[in-house]
Amino acid sequence: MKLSTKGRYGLRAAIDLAQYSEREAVSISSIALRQNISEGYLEQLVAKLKKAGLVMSTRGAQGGYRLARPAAEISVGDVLRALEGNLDAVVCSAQTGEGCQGADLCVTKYVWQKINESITKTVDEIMLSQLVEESRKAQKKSADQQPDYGAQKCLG
Amino acid sequence: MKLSTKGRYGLRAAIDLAQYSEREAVSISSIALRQNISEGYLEQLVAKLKKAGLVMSTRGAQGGYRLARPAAEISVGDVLRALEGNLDAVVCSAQTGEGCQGADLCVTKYVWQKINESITKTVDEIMLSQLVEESRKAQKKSADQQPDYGAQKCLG
DNA sequence: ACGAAATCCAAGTAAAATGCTAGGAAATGA
DNA sequence: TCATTTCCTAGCATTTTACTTGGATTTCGT
Repeated sequence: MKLSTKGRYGLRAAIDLAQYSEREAVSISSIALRQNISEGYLEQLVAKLKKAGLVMSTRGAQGGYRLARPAAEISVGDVLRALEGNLDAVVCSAQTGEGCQGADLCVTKYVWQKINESITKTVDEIMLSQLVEESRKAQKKSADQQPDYGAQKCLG
Repeated sequence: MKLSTKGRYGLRAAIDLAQYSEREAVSISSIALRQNISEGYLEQLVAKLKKAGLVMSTRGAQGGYRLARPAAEISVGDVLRALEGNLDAVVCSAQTGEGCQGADLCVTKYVWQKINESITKTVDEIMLSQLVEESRKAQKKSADQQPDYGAQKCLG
């Protein structure tokens, strides 16, 4: 019941892109540096975002990635689904159509549906633009106070 | 981001107990039979429920398990947490207290909190008694119609 | 035209988690 | 006493995770 690093790193990468790719393409290496994620691994994550149509790429020198849509039109749900696949905590066979014809008798199905719905609703409501905004605020606030050199990078 | 069989089987076992353990102790083997789960594995799951104080046991012949509280006072969240541990999809190091002092700068934390809250709220609202009730209704309805011999057991 | 900077692509791999199985000790009711 | 049951621990095969490695290809700048 845990979100893997795919989802966690990938969302950070997406937010990073939302923040820095408006003017120019952003390279994997620069994201990796800022976010403190292995380049090779990050490459695979961003590839998933591209495959899902959330980012576009330019090859060659000075190339890199940019969001394919405005950050206000990409939800956290879009990103997490691109990275982790279906977000449903339980995929009941009744939902896939095959088997489980005693679906009427299956009580837990009700529970899984509720859980799935609540997760979906939550992640689809939060847009990347909101998170960028939050991040800007936080950075400003942090800069106003004295800098804390010992601060550890957050891997959330 | 998937619930493991621990949670899925375990919840079915808990519902089974809620349904059948009111009058007498219910053995692992009878639950396993009804729910079509391996006995050995189920034993470990029910042990977790016991450790969490949700069920009580009687050893020896004619022994077995019973719910430790009325089904109306045990939530799906209680059961799933007993089985899967913390249900939080992401445990941010900021929440554990150690490291991550740049928590203000950590935007994703906001997202994980929202997700965790929505899951928690959902599972804590559903009580075992509700599910037993649903199950009774469904069984009655199913019995009224013609029986479908080919029906597969639902593993949800 | 060359070379550095990039994306793109496919495999391999160590470590951890999952989903069990196996075997037996201890308790208890008939 | 003996069948039935919980209790406890260890092992183990498979799958998933979280990377790493090595290269091919594209493109910009000089």
